[in-house]
This record gives sequence, structure tokens and C-alpha cells, in this order.
Amino acid sequence: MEPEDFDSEDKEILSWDINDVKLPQDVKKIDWFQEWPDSYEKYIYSSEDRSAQRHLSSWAMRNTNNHNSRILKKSCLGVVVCSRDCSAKEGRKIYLRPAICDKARQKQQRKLCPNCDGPLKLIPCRGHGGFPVTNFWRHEGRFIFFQSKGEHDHPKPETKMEAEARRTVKKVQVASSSVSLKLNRAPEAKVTFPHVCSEPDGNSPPLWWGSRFLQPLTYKTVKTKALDISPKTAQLMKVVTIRRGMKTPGSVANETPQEPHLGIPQAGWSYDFSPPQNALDPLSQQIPVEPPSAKTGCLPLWPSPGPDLYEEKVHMEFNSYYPPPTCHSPQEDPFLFSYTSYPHHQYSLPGKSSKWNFDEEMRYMGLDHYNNEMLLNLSFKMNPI
DNA sequence: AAATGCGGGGTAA
DNA sequence: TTACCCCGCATTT
Repeated sequence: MEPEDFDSEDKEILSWDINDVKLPQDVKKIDWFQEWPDSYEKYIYSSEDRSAQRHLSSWAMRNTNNHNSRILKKSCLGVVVCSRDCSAKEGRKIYLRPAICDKARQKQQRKLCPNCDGPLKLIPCRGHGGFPVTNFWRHEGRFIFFQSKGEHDHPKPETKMEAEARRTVKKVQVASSSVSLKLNRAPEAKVTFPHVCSEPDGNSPPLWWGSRFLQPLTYKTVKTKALDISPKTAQLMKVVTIRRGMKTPGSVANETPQEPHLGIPQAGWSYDFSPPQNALDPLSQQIPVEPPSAKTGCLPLWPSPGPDLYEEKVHMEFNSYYPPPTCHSPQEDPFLFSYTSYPHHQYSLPGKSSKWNFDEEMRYMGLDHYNNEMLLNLSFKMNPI
């Protein structure tokens, strides 16, 4: 839309700056939460929007002190890449999410590339006049104003949830190794989620669930309890499960998910095992009158998961179509090869009338209680004794 | 353990 | 003054 298409009132709404003494108050349109804001963008979110409340972004943004308690400022940390610029299968590159915490980031940089064991390298963001891109957040009444300055000059890192899930997988690996040792079995225990990873239906789970979990070995089943899997871990597994191409009643959105866009590395694809845009606390949010729009023409993936996501997801409503994750060879290495610009999908708006609880959803899918078999029986593939 | 937010303090233009 | 950055601390996840 061109500026002249707006009337003066709209112009006023659009012309605000985060530093203005007064911000628009008669906001008629609130925006969908934008997961990947880039360039010089401004959004007005509902103060009920959980993602906005948490000042989330899929870019790795850290708090920056601007000596202004009314406006929260965050600056971009860039992306962590392999210093050898190694490629995984299909030319995929490593784009890790820089740890936000300084200490954790230093620790992270001492680690090795999950793909080739080469050193990792942090590519700083210099998208704002040589400085990192900055994001500003300001709460005013019923709205949360957002403004970004600068254009990211680096690939997108993995999302917060991807990073979190990767860590979780690692934990499971460690736990499984530990159990393995305790059981005095084979040196390397392998975990699998039988109903998730092993189906040859073209809907393999994220890459990093990969090969070492999937080798066709004889296995013994060990109760989750033995692994001491935390509720959060279980939820993450659940998330992956949920996203395996499930359609839900009331879904009016895309019946045919778009194929991943296999473009340049920066515009490749990533695993989107996240909830849809409106899955996060949908009923408590004001529903934006406009569908999300990105300059790419794609829709945002989802409101980045707030910490409550794990709790909320259990109760979330499934009024949308979850595109199946991209198929990947089960032989792939179980680490992150983050591709950005995942084809975003259109999700239908939630409505109270179509509220489903999680169990109902699972029954609909023939997965009572999200498939006890899968979640409660983590199968350890043990090497033969 | 990390993420997040706050605010003191420093530097440079 | 403005706009960065670094750091420690406290709280939350």
C-alpha cells in the first residue's frame, strides 16, 4: 500500500516514533507479532500479546542499557557460524543462535561446530550504521509499541525454540549415555521416538533428531522415568510430534502446505515445529484485524515461544493446520542446520467456538494422550551386548 | 544454566 | 547530549 492510500488519521498512526512523547492512542489496528522484524519497521501490538510482552524476537537480541526505563532497547548479537564454512547435506549451513548471556556466549564460542567440529565464529550484526540492529519496546496503555532500526546483515540464526530444543536433545543424549553407563550396557545409548522418527512417511522430524537416534538396531524400551525427562523436555518432544502434519477440525487454512523454499542459504528452510502464530494464549489476545504480513510476503511462523509456551501448548487450541516438517533423511546428523525463511503458513484465527483441548486434539489424531507410547516409552536403542 | 531486565558507569563524537 | 558498550545484580524460566 502506498502512503497516499492512507487517510490522515492512518498517517498519524503510522508516523509515530518510539521516542515520541505521545504515541497514538486510538489505535484501530494492532499487528500480529512479528518474529523476524527486519529493516526499519514499526508495529503496534496488543498489550495482551504474550510474545510482545516478553519482547521476543527470533533474532538473538540482548538487552542494551539506554538509560531510559520507559523504552526497552535491545541490540542484535548476530549469528554463530562454522569458521570453516562447512556444509551439511544439501549445502545447508550452520547458523546457531548466539547465547544471550555474555558468559554463556563465551562458553558457546569455545564449543565446536556440530557438523564438522571446526571452531565456531560469531558474526556480529552491523546492520545499523555499522552497529547492531536495535529493537525498541515501549508499553503504553493497551498497546506495546515496537520499532526496529537497521537491517540485519547476516543470516538468521536458529530460533529460540530451536536452540532450546537442540539443548534439550543434547540433554537427552547425555541422560541416555548416563543411563547406558549405569546399566552397564553398550557405550553409546541411542534414543528414538518410535512413532515420530521412524515412520517412512516423508515427515521426518527435525534434522537434529537425526541419525544416531534412528539406526535400525534392536532396542530395548526404557521408561521415561529412568531418563528423568523433565516435563519441559517431554513438552518439547510433544511439540515435535504435534507438528507432524496434523490437520485439525475447523481448519480452513492451507490444506496443502507449501514446499520449503530451497533457496540461498540465508533463505533456506528451517524446521518449524513451533505452534502457529496464534497458538500462544490465543484467547487472551486481541486478534489483529490484519493477517500478518512480512515484506517477503510470508507469514510469521508463530509467536516465539514464551517461557510459558510449554505449559500453554498443552492447552492450546488447534484450529490450524500444522504443516508437516520437511522431510529429511533419517541418516542426517542430529544437529542444527538452521535455514531461515521457512515457508510461512497461513493459519486460521482461533475462535472460542472451536476450542479444543489437547486431549481432544490427540484423540482426533488417534493419539490418546499424545501417544503415550511415544512420549512415555523413550526407546533406547542399545547396541547388542 | 540461560534468558531477561535494570541500572551504574564508561567512552567517543 | 547522544549513542554506544560493559558489567554486576536480581528475577524468571
